Amino acid sequence: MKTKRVTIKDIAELAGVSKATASLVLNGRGKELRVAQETRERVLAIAREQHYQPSIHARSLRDNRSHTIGLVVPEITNYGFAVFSHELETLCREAGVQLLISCTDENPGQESVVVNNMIARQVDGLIVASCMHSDADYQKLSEQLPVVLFDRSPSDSALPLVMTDSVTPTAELISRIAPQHADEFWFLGGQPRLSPSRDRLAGFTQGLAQAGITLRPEWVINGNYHPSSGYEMFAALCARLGRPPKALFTAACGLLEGVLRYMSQHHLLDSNIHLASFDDHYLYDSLSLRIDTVQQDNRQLAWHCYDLLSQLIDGQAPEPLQRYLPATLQIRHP
Amino acid sequence: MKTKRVTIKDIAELAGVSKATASLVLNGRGKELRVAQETRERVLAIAREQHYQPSIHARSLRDNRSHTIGLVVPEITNYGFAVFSHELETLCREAGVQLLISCTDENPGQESVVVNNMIARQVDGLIVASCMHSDADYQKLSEQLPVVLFDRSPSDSALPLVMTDSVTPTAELISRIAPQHADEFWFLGGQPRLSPSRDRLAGFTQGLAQAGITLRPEWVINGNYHPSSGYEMFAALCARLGRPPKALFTAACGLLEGVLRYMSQHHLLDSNIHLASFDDHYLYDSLSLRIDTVQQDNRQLAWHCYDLLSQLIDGQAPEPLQRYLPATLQIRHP
DNA sequence: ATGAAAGCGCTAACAG
DNA sequence: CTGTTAGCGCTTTCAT
Repeated sequence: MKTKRVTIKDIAELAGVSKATASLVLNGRGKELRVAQETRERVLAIAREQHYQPSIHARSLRDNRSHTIGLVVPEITNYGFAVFSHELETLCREAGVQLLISCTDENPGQESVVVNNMIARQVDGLIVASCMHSDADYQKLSEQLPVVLFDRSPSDSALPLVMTDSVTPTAELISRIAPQHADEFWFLGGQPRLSPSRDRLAGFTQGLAQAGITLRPEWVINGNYHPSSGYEMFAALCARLGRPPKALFTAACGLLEGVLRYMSQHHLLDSNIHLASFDDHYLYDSLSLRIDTVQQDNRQLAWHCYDLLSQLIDGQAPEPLQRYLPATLQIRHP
Repeated sequence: MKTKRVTIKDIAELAGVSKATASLVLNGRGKELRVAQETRERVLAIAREQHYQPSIHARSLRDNRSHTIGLVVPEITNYGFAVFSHELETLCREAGVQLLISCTDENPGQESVVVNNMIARQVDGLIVASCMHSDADYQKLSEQLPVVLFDRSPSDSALPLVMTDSVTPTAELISRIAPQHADEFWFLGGQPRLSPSRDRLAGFTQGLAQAGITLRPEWVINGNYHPSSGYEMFAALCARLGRPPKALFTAACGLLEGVLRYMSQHHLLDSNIHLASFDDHYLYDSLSLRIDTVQQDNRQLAWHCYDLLSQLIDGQAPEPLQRYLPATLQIRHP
């Protein structure tokens, strides 16, 4: 099965030159540096007809660089992260870089494991949507290799960062809806110490304030970003109220997934609960209930992460180091 | 930034043994083969305290094996493929194998590119949901390295294969629905030469027959599996009829996505069109229109792909080489 | 303008 | 029981 690999040595011998010369030519350095026109063409022709493919491992070993970067996300089945990953993969491919993707399932322990795996694979850099409470690990890590955080930042971090600006659009969205729901408007969030929870709660509070409503502390419920957590928080809320809530904002797509699962299982889809959420999905246009959302621009997020990381890998100092991107509102209520 | 790597040589020197001995110990081969208990412990202790991490590249270069496998899918943003990828990634991680994921965007040219990339990365094996018309390329490829096809097989292929058995459940689904739609029942498919289109059309035809209905050729419309193709086929159909169709089966999730996009844009979601499809999605439970589906078991698919591929990589002859897994019906109409 | 040689980190064959 | 050596494929001095 294994067909003998054609190496640079083979090419060199066939062309009647040394490995060194062949290497120069094949890396395009032959031109300016030395090597006669004629020799160059001969080598290139032979390489082509022999389907020469440089060994990535030999090269990585020598250069101490893997031309590989790692992406760590909570859940690839989450539509937003899937779009992000797809976009990032395209950018990497165009740059000849291999992307490694791993999921944490919103589990900090698993996050450590997959990050260590990637380190062991000697990735040149890391892009992470972390579910950890603190960025201490990444502070330390970033002394070894470039790390870019996105979507979530554990506490106020000085690390390179790409996020959607959450406060303003959330406030805007909530302030439009809130007037009809002065008596109750619930907030379901993830880990309270992660920045999205904080920012989105800040936006939520601010939006209520703009509508002249004061947030009541009991409206705010936190869990984690896993759908099962959304499901349970919502179930508990329904149980507590003895009915579904009248208005609800979920701080992320995964939470809303849990809520919708509960609602469909309990035949609540016809109730006139007013749902709003961070993160959009194409199928929301086809739902029986209207959901107003803040839509992130995942392609832009991916682009900035890649831009930041590749500059860092090249030893440059990208500016700015922390980037906040605008979001779009998807208002589906009339 | 780059902190000097600690190599096996360093460990060996610190422990006062040779590289070879250290290597044996660190690979667990020290035990049965030779090396004194005491030496072994010393080496291991030092390795641990130095945070020794073997260089994956050196090892790959030596072994001519990358401990890496490639997954090629049309679209990671497609929910089914996302679930599949996630599951496969978990299996790989547990086995210490790195998974490489690339998307083809339903574009055969891009498929060649990403497959070649993976070959260049010297993956040990490949799992592919191909959008190619023929499996000739993979026939050839599989002389070089193990290849497992899944979800789709270009023509009748003898290559290792994992698919959901489509004919029976599709027939079952259609035969239940068809009686109410004897006058018209449309079929939207992807590339007609790919097995899913063939099998699902066969199931569709058979289901109609079971309901005593004969398929009219004009009911069958083929494009490709990209959502935009679904969108366009559906738009053309609406234009032709001057109204939405009464009953429609889409052969895959991506096609349905296109149809739903069209319907929501043209405010057709309230029309009483009867939709059925291959592939399920959790949000379908929350849609305003009921969609009956054939649901694939993506986790099982992933497991079998991994099982097949890892056996092939280890030089075994897995049995059977082609596997067809059962599906579940999700009937949402009363 | 070109070649020889060293070395990246690792393991397996062969000698003690 | 342990050490020496060679070689995986590549690039980069340093000579010629």
